[in-house]
Amino acid sequence: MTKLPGKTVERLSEYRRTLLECLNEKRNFIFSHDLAARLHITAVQVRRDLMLIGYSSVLRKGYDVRELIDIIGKIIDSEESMNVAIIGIGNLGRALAGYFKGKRSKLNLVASFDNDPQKVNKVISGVKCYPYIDIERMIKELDIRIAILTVSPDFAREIAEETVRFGIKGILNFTTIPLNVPSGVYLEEYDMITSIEKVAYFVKENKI
Amino acid sequence: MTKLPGKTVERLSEYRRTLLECLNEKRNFIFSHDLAARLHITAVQVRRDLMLIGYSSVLRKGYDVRELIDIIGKIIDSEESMNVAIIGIGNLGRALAGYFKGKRSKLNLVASFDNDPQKVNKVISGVKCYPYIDIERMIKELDIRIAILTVSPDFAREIAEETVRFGIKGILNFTTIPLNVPSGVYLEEYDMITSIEKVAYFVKENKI
DNA sequence: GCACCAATGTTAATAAATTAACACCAGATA
DNA sequence: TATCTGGTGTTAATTTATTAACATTGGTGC
Repeated sequence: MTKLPGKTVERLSEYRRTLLECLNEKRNFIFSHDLAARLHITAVQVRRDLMLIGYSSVLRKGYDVRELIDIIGKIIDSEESMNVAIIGIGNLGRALAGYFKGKRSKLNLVASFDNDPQKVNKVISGVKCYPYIDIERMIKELDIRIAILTVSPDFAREIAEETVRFGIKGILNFTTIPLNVPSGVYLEEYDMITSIEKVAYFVKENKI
Repeated sequence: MTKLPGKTVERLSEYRRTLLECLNEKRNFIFSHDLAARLHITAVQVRRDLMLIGYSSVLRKGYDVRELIDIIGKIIDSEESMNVAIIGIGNLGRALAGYFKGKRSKLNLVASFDNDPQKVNKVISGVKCYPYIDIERMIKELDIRIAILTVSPDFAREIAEETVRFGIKGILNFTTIPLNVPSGVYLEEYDMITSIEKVAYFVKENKI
């Protein structure tokens, strides 16, 4: 399978979660336009994405929810599970840790890192917190592949660079500092302030 | 000024913050390629965005940092400041509240809402927390325009609908529940789980 | 002064993402 | 059975976003 566009991958993740909700509601089949409506996109978009992953339903009575969940998993999940660490376990870090709790998923949160003596060596939000000095050792010992970066901006660049040196293959950067990573490492950045300012801009413009 | 593309607005927000850093470093002028490099985009992108907002520097010695900060403010900020509330003041809510602290900005965080008795009527992360029952009253009393939604998924839809009914003009939705808003209300959604799964996907693909 | 350089603003080209159009088919209906 | 309906998969068209190309211009060094 050739690499999918990022946007499609994002939507696949959303499809899957919507489909899981369907299962909860005992819906076993769903039409493309239903799925689309729940996510506020178009049915064509859904069908096109499914085309890209080579899925097609045999029936004309909508997609088999269970089957589709399975297929999406085969596409976006890795074979064996992948280990994740949260670096900087402040409010944002804990919020993110919460998302992992009780999720049967191919993504395991296996460690957090922080230098706050209140936190070090304690279990926080279900995961043990190590000091930064242990980053190298723990990345290797626990085979951590993905780092979620929620440290204060002052350390962001330095720590990101370290994690990469010690073998991290993907970074999800929530700090306000744009990072630089070597090729072979995947970087995704999200900046909350930008989102807020964007909302403010469009609110202003709508009003005018 | 005709409405700018969302992507450009996002970048303008990032430009401004980068420029503010420049001021800290006592840099008073900056070339398009320097600004671009800091954000890991191309110089053309920067120049094109500035073209869209109708800015052009007189000098050939880079942009005047202060002036550009000003211009961007004129474009993306509203004339008078705009009031914001955080709905659901858990870990994520508190993280977001932190971003407002000590920021001189046209965006004022003026309230938070939550039903947890531990939180109600207390000041949390610098802002007073009201119970959900007060949403209507406080939106009107404090002229709140933007809601940042960080409640548990179970209430998301219901509360969002309420805020809109009571006059909110923009929602930044961090819950996993996709929302529906009437036209005239601007909605921006961000889903952290999707981001994590996206990173995992590309890490997996890079390895293969 | 003038040839050159480096950076800009803008138009044109390319690439990416979304949407429209449509042929096809299983099942329902008469 | 023949016809219609509603949903699908796919190609083509459109829109949006990014990148390339280039003419222009203030400053610099001779």
